Amino acid sequence: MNTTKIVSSERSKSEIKTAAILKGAMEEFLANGYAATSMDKVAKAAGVSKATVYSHFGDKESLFSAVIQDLAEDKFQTVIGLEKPQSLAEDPQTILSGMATRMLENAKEDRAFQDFIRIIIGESGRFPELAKVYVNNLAKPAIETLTRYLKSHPELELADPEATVRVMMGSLIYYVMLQEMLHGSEILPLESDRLVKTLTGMITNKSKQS
Amino acid sequence: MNTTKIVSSERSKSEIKTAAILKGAMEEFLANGYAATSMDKVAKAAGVSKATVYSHFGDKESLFSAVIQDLAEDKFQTVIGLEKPQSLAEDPQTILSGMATRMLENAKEDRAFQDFIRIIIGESGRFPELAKVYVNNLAKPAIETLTRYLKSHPELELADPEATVRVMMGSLIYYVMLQEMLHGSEILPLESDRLVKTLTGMITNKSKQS
DNA sequence: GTCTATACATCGATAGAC
DNA sequence: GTCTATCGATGTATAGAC
Repeated sequence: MNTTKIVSSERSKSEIKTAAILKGAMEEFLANGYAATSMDKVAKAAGVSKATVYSHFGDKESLFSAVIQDLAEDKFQTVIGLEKPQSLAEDPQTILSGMATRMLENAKEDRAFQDFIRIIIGESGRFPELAKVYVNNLAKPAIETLTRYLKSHPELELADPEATVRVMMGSLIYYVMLQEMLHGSEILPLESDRLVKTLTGMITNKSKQS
Repeated sequence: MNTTKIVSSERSKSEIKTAAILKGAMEEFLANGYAATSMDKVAKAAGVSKATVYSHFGDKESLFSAVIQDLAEDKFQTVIGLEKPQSLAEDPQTILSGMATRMLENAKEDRAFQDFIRIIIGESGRFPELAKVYVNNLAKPAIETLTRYLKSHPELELADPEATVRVMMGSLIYYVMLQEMLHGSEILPLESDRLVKTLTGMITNKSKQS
């Protein structure tokens, strides 16, 4: 009897292997970068043979590209979720401060996110099209969402909301890069609260109050 | 007669080769990253044999470390020079605006600087000590110099000059990363003048004027 | 000191059995 | 579809002649 097709919630053995290869490749590429990751390591991490990796993804560059695409989709969900104002009743200063704090805490604890950024920048010279995947699928939506929020609050009287968003995103991302990714927290310690307070103060023009 | 020692301004053949190896290795590491650069490529770029490279620097990691140290010293000169106020007579708004503009233009045209930042971030996972070379020799002096300048102008009434400097540096560096290194200028164009004007306005609290 | 030649491991990718 | 076995190229590093 069981010659009928499997139900859609099940996965064929091939689909399971594809997912395992993607997962193993993701671990290895994030840990070692592109050039230092061998297809043998990927095969071992995925629990399949090297020939199976090649039959599913063709060559190393295609596999790397698939991994980056996958990661960009995952991280898009995270970043956009972080930008949703938690309460509609509060003033912009509180909303922005909460958003910035959530972004910093998330980026600090999410090592895979740091590794993702590291590899996007590190390989952006040899894989410019993958850098654009990051720009299109992560940076652009994040910037546009935040810009829309700032524009919806004309009481902030911002002369250039687009540029203001760049200041905010740049401050937050470089802070994470310097303190966490480049191990600067021991050399140049700075409480994240001070950055958030200063930044939101500069945007809402309350920086000169204590 | 000519058995006396060479004058100090001359270089022995060995010193010349050392410099050539460093130069060739710099080109290759900046262009390809650590793992994708082979010692054969370095030897060819330097115009020496592979054995000579090994006799001068021991192994690949030591050579890479020497290259990064060298680059950090070079770039230190550049960055500190950019932070010197051009005129002492002008107001902070003009001074800061000029500094930011000079930094952006220099970073935009200096491809070796972009490659240096790319490799520092890209390899910061596997070479944390080289990331600290960047933090100690470039980021820290730049931040401290700028902080000293802001503190010397109490009329700016900044509640937290250290944090303000992080906002400024983060805005500028992430702008260069996104627009130039990650090829975002086609996808998310933004005139650098708008960033500089918005940023300096936020610092001097003049952001709401046209 | 610097070279050519080479040892030995590992790389990306594939052929062929099942 | 997935495996084992293997190809040729290339990797780091070194030995030995000059």
